[in-house]
Amino acid sequence: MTLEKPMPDKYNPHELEPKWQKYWQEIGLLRAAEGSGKKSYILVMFPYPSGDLHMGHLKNYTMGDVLARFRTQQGYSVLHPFGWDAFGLPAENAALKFGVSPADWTFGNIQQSKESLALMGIQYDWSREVTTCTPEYYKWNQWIFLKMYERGLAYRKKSYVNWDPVEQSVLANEQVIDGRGWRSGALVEKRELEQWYLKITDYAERLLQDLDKLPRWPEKVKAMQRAWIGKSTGAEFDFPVKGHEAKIRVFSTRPDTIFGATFMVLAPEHELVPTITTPEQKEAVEAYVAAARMKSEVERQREDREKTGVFTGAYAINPANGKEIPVWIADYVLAGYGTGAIMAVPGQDGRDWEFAERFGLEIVRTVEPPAGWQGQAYTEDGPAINSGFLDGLYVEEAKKKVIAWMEEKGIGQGKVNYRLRDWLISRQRYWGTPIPMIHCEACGIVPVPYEELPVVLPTLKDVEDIRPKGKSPLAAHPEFYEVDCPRCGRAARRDTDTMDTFIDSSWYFLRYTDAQNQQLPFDPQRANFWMPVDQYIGGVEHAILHLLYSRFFTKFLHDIGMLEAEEPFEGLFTQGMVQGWTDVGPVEVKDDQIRFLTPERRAKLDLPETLSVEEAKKSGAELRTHEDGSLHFWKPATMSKSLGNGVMVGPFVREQGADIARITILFAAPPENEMIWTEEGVQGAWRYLNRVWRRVAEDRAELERTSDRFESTALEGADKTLYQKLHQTLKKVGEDIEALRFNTAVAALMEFLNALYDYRKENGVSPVYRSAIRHYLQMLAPFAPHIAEELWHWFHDSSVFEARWPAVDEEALVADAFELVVQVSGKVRGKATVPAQASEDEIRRIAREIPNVQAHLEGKQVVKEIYVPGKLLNIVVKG
RNA sequence: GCCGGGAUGGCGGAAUCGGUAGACGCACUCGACUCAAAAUCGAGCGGUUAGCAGCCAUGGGGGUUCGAGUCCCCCUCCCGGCACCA
Repeated sequence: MTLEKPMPDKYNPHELEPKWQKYWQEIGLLRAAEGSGKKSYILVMFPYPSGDLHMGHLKNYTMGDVLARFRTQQGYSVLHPFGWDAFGLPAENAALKFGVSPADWTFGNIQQSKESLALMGIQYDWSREVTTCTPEYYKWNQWIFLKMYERGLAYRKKSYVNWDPVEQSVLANEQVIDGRGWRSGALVEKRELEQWYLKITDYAERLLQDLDKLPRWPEKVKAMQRAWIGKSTGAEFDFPVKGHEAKIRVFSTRPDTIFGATFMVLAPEHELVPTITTPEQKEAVEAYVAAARMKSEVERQREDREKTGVFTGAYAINPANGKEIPVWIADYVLAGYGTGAIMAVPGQDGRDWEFAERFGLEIVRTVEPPAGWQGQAYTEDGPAINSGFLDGLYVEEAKKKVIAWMEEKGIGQGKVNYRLRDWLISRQRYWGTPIPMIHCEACGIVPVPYEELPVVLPTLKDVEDIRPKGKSPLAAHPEFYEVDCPRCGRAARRDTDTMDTFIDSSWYFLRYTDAQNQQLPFDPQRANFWMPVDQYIGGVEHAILHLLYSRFFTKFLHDIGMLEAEEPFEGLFTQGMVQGWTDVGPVEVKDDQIRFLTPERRAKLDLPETLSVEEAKKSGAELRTHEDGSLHFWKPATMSKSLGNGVMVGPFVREQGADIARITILFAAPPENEMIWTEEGVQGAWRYLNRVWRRVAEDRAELERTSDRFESTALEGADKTLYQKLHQTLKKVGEDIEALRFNTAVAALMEFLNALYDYRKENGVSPVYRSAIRHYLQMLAPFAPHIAEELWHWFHDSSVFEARWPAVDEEALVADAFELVVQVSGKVRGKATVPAQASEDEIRRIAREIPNVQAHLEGKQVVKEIYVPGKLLNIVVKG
């Protein structure tokens, strides 16, 4: 198709697309302006600037662009901004690899990415572009950090932290997945370090509660956040240790089972371990503690983890019944959660049961299991037994009573615990925001005064200077860290760590509302106009990290009076990935078994070394013969640079066209599903847009001559049908876009195009037809803006996006006839077209005239009839 | 194990206030146009049937209902997340 000569009036995307892209720049389409009317803030997750983009990157941006254009047509003030999450490791790694500075590398990539976006016709308000690695942006990271410090929400703490040996830096809990660094994949080690934390735990309850105020968030994401926050309600109370002053404090969600606490378990790191361990047990305990410390997170979380532990020799007193119970240490109790110590109730807890069995400890049931209970620990509800004053009470009642008893006796109280930990934000890396703090020997920690912000990240001349060495690279640069103490004036030292780059993305959506502000991160008034974000679109991989941190920052900024909104994102949409056909490598087939000849891609895609032809087929894979005669294994896989299966934006748009790419993406599958980019899908999009083009181009002259004025109530026949279908489509497309059902919106457009062809075949160009074409272009515009703008300009002088989205004529939707479905005993036996105003009696008569219905009524007795007006008649028979 | 989401033609998917299952597209088949091909246009396209009628059909089993892809119960499988959090 690319070989054809361009003819006048032939759909030629390469010619018309650049023209309209330039035009939109000129007219300032999607330049955001605060107004007085309704607003719409459409946001896509900003990317790490990685250079050339492929269709996988472009899916969200295309979706956001459709929405932003649609809202513009509807007359909203629209904010559709873009920016770059530009700090972080890839820039450092690239610098080390190619010897360019991280800044040059980053800005080079930004330039390339921008070109891809422009080629797709995606319109942003570039005057609000945000790049997080610029001092103009990260100055405000430092400002917010100081505000948090003032409120006691930023603090320094020495603790065992997650150390990523590849990144040579610490990580936050959220960035450790299955015991590995989220980016490097390296096994995380534990190191005791003093670091900066943000007190997100102060917001745990609000972060949890307010999830209920987000109906337009996916249930999946809310569930993940709830689990991460991990609220549990119970009690915290003390067990005295025999022969010691010290008491062991425990947290339990089941204080009602206290009578069944037959032993206690401390985490190996628990501070009382050295104190209470008896001389006889000292050696064993110390060996166990040392071993536990050596174990990596992954080893401790192994699936088949068998319970291990050591007796300390000490005994505690169960405050409920005065029994002496042994105190053990074991690594199934975590130091970082609750108090790092538990009362073990094997009768009601599976883990404690397992431990008790293994070490021969006593088991006492305190909740009566149902009759015939064969299991081990019983964790469900039931009446209390062996529990003194709690006997007979069910779990909830028993909890209340025992907590009251504890409070009265002064040994404990009700308590809520969260799994969420404070956010560790120090990083020992170069390419990030310097932490605006000064360490003074005399004054201690002194914040950099606001007027001295930003603390500028120095440009390091030698690439070797930025190589991670286990300490911040900035610590090797006295010209950076040597500073006078702002308080006492004596020589002091700057903090040389940088901030976690997730700080940058925790508030960037606020900077867009006022990107040029020199006095503040943003002007509250402007932010209040735009916030909250009406529709946020991005990948589900940020369900916890970025989305939780952003909610935290928003709440904090609300609390200090910067913002009315308490939640940043009103609507959240997590889009599915784009897959491309991928050559996994050469294979040989023997006895129906496929064996891979090269391991790299097979391993990357998690495929087994051999699989049967049938299994391969089932999984959607194909075997293709290459030119050299070898057999290769192909399957769809998420587009990525490393697999080389990405369809690159630049070449595709230059060869085929942006609108074709957009329709391909939007129509192929529901946006939340993964989609497979195929040549056939592209063909379909091309065919569709050509059909649109021809429908308008073939009648161009006549359409130009025809007025589209007509009296809608006076229409008849084909005109009336077309008019009705138009308004049905308008309604459907509008609703579908708002619900982000782009695939069905495009389907409705295709359907209506078929109707336009049908009409035109039988009828001439009429006012109704002309009006339908005009509205068709308006509906097409958000999806395929270039072709729509081109065809629109054949009949109009201004942009299609300046024309208001047409109102649905509700009266036109009311048909004057409908197709009656006639069922006999619930099965469809016939259909008839009947006038809308037909009475029920008439309907019954008409239904009985249908021969096939008669046949099915023959010799049967009518029991009852159900009539659904405008739809169906069901005649129920007996015999 | 727990939590969230799914299972509909050869394929992507429509249809969920219970009311014609398979919109729209892809692939495929036949026909028209053409010297020919591409493009385009027309017809067909769940199974069974020569075709109609009929019957079967939305992962499986049961139920509610005049009527179930849609609601309820049980089960299987798939995807995603969490996983010794007391």
